[in-house]
Amino acid sequence: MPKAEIELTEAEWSIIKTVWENEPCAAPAIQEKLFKRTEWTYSTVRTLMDRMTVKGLLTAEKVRNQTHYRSAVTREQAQRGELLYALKHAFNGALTPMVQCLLETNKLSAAELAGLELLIKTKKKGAKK
Amino acid sequence: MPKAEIELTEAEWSIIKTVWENEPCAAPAIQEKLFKRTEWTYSTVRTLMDRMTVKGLLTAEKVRNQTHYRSAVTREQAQRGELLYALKHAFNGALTPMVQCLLETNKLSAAELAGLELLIKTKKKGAKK
DNA sequence: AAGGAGAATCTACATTTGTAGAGATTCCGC
DNA sequence: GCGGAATCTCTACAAATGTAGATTCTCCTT
Repeated sequence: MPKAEIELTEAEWSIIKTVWENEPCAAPAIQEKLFKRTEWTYSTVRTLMDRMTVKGLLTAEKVRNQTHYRSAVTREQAQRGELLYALKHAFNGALTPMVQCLLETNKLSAAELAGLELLIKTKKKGAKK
Repeated sequence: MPKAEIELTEAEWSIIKTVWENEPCAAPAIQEKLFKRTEWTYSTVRTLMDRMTVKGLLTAEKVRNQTHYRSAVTREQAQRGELLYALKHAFNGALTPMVQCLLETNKLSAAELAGLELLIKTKKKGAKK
């Protein structure tokens, strides 16, 4: 079965998103990419990445004098983890209110709404089969 | 404007959910209600609640020798906060993929799907007006 | 072989979160 | 008025998270 519940902190989200877009990658590169937004130093990024490796969120491989990192969880897994967390804690597992809240919160364009509608229609067909 | 971003930790979610269902309420009552699930002692619950009061998540009022707590944020506000957090970090603000993930993750009944469809239809009408 | 740039390692420290014990206080019933 | 039960207050501490400096190492280039 897939890894139970994947949970990322805010800083970890920043890191792993950058890793996903650049893997395999080294810490200095990640630091550089993130610097504009976060102003994190190399040390900070490196510490974060090593902790994430210990947690099984990244994998690290030594190559020469560098360490190459890769994600150990997919974006989909992480997204699901985050979503399930919200679903469980904020909505007591009830999906409909969650979607409702989303719809209320965001001002969606008509196009987006249509897209969502289509999504659901498709889903319905799949389930019915 | 509404309080910026409300973020609750896991323990805080437990507390505030119980408060919502019982407010106004005192710490001992909350502790008792939660004990079966969490096994938290009175001290633990009390510390949590006081910290939440400092953060503005609860309000406290002295009555006799007791402290009565009330929620300072609504369930809707907190839910929104949690959702926006997930939306921002996990989905880079893109709502459609988020809903998609929800649909994929959860095995929804046909009835639930129909309900969602209706929700969206309603929303569409409202927007169009 | 030496020097310097880039990368790594190690250690550190503040804050937040989770968890709780020990002792002080208060109020009610007798 | 006293004692006990309920409550509160204060203090503490470990783990997780955020952040980073100082020092060491390595490899490429002259």
